[in-house]
Amino acid sequence: MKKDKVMDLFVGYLREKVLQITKQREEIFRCFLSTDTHLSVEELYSLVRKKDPKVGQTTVFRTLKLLCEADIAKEVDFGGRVKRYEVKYGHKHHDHLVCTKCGEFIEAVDERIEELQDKLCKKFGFIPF
Amino acid sequence: MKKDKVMDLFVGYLREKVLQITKQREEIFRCFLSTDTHLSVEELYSLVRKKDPKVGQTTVFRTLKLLCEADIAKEVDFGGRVKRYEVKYGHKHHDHLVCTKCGEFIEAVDERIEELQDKLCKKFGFIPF
DNA sequence: ATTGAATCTGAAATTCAATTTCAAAAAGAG
DNA sequence: CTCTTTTTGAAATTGAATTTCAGATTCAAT
Repeated sequence: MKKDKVMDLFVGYLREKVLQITKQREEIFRCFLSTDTHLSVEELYSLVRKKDPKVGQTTVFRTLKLLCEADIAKEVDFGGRVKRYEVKYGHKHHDHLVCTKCGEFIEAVDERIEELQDKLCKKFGFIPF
Repeated sequence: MKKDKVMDLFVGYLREKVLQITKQREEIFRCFLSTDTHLSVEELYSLVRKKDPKVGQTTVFRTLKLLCEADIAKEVDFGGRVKRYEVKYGHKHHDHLVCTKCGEFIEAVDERIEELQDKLCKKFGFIPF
């Protein structure tokens, strides 16, 4: 199953950075991967709390940061003030269409757009993210 | 000169909404249009203060909102926490390439991407912004 | 197992931009 | 001029992001 691979990636990252694999980090990792929505810290915190009410919001915040560094999560910025995070590992790069009124959004993968975006980035010395 | 047209647009918008054309609003409008950068409220406030130190930040904030409503300004969201505003009137829709490390960015207009974005939006019932 | 050092955690504090509040000032109507 | 409405801006509030710090936990070496 794919989840194990991602877990390996996370474990690998932690080892590389000489960080510990704690039960909090594991739980947060699991909760995060178990959804396919674009969670805010608060929302993920709520999820995690259902599994283990003792975990603090700060730890969720920090773990999410680690997950981003490990390329497992990706920060996505819809118009609002809250940051959201999506699973990056195993997901193609894609765009989001976000309603400026209600925040509703959809994910869209368009090969031709991707290709042009890549070219555009290359042209200006950027790396697509 | 183009600026007059934009001013007309602003004045028209204010009239429509039965709002007054005050010297503060005029000054903020002028300062905003005089730059081609992507200003935050704070930055625009600084500019305005040089012209009239009595203008308050709140008024800048509110006027910027009006300018957005009038389609003269557009909120753009680079990764950071601060909102930025660019001149929308008279500017083609375009994308931004933003460095995730330093925030440096460039504007890029790519006709083919624009076209595909339009199609994508249409396909899902969105209106490009 | 014990100790000592380093890491991790989470409640609370802090930060900082965004937004709201409210009383005073300015503008408009009569 | 007087009354009413709008506008203004200093100050307060909000809310998410981030930092702080003391206590808990883990690790490594005995």
